[in-house]
Amino acid sequence: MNLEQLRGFATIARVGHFTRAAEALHLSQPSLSRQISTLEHDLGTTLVNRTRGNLTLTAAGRALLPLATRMLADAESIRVEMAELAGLRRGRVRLGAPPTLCVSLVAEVLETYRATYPGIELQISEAGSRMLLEQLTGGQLDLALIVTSEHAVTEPSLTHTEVLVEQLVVADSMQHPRLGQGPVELRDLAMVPQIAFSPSYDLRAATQSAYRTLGLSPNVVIDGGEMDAVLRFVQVGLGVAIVPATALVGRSQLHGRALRSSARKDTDLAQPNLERTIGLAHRRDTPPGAAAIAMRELLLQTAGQLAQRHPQISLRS
Amino acid sequence: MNLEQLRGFATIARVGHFTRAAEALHLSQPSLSRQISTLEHDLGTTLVNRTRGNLTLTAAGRALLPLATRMLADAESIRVEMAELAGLRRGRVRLGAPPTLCVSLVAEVLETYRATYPGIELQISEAGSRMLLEQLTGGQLDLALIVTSEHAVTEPSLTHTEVLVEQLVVADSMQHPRLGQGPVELRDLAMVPQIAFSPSYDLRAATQSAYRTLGLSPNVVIDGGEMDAVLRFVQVGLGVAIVPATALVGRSQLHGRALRSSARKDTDLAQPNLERTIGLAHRRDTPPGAAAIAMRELLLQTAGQLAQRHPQISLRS
DNA sequence: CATGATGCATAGCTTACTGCTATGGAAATC
DNA sequence: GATTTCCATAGCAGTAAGCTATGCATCATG
Repeated sequence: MNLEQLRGFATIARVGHFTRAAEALHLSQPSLSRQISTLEHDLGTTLVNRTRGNLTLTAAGRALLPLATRMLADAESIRVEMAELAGLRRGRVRLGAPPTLCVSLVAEVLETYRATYPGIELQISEAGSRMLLEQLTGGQLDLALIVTSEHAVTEPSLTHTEVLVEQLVVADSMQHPRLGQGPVELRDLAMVPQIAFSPSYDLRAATQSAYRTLGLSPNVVIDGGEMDAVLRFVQVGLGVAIVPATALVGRSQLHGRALRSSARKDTDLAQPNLERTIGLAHRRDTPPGAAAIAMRELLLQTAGQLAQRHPQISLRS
Repeated sequence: MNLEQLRGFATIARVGHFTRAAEALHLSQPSLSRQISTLEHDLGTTLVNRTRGNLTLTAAGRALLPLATRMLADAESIRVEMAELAGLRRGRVRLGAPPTLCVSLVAEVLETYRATYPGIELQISEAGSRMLLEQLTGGQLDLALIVTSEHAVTEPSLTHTEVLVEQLVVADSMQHPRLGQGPVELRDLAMVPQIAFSPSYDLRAATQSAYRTLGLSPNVVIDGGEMDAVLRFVQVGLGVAIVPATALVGRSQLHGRALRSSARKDTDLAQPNLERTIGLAHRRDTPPGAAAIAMRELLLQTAGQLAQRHPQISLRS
């Protein structure tokens, strides 16, 4: 018997559905299924009547539920009390991130962080990497996610750790695809209608330089959009866009097709860089507070989960 | 955070000592040490002040203790309530076992079983395998551990599963050793003074037949003893005795030296059998009650642990 | 003052557990 | 009767948690 199993049981009892409960727990259905059957075997009783349509608890299950609920509540109390004693009851974290990361990694992290440390004030600064580094140096930020492959951290008062490497991919619509199966070559992509980002994006510079390296100029049909608008345009089939892999996480209506610079590996031409490295920067001198340390830990952990789930994202640590 | 870690913490808080607490939990000291440091890292606070001599809890530790204790109590309640609903609140198990196993496997199993299901009445029948099989057939036992390598289960109303295979070893005193290092050959052992068991033991027949196979007759100096007496005689140096490996579990003052029948492997002579197989028998017709099933599970589990810890004992499943 | 004993931490390894994907089978729905 | 929905099972991979061996600090002792 362990807390995860009890949490699984309590969730099933609440939603009356294995599959839904698994979703609520961010777990696959078979994992939850086995969690429960392991628990049942361990306790020597069945807990849930699996009748199709509506699950019900057995007598043992009904007896277990209040105890399980209380234990989970106690576990939560422990977390809260310990966090208070560790100085995480109140405080502030100021996190900077480029727009491309705000829609995926940062959104997920903030959701969890808010739930875990509800007393901590959160401030987000969405800007380009150069701007973020300036804000960090000026003390307006505690932590900043930056594109280190574009903007090396040269400022001596700052330091950073690399968090993940993500491929650049071509976002294409599921309903109105512009591309076929398999990886796309940059040279073939140039002719396909493209949606380009606003020049303030690091990503735009990276994309342009990739094309320039191969002596190509893309067929841009819409220019200057922000992330959400661009992805929306792609979705309705106006064209495709080159985006980092994390920007497509959780967008089931878009497909991220792998990007290849050239089919011929024996060419002597310089190959454009089709991936980017994300780092987490902070000041070297000022020791980060407990709230910032917790944020950093959570960012690294969540990045690890992303990398595990998506082949186009990998860890760098 | 998990229940094992909380149990570790609570035990340390109780006994004020890592090493002692580890013993109380049947755990190695490093395992407990890491359990606590993992918990501390997870909760983001130190819980224990490691000052030599007397450990004290930090403020966070003092805050954690009552919650941890309550969760552990709840976990225990769950076990008890589920056991009651599964029909293990009251009942009876009648277990038979040969004397050689009662001192080790059975003792350990009964200790755990009694703690887990205090309402179940336990009856132990200590006898030879033949007698046990009769009692099982006659309905005077629910389960019996028997030496299947000596007494095959031929009775059609019975069935059995093999539990473990154990080597026969030579018990020798630590303080007054009769033997040198390394494995002993049966032929060399014959001259060393021996303590022999009472003829009612299956073991005695097995030992005698092993000697007879090689045309040897041992130098028996004391005859007819029961298990505890024989081991005691060995311990004070009166002689050595051939015993199954399980009989020496937990007896740190005795050493079990491996037994070999012949150094020459090319001999054509039949080799005596220097191991024995232990099986768990029960009636085929009568379905065992919940109490007996729980006993069976626990026996198999404990046998697995024994096999893991002792190279001369191995599983058979 | 050195020397050994004691007690917790660390390192390296192996096993077990828990997550996943792919797939099976039964019941409900069209 | 085909399809869909929903839970169970199988097989695999990565993490976690156990162990032994060893390190390091502190305290007692010759």
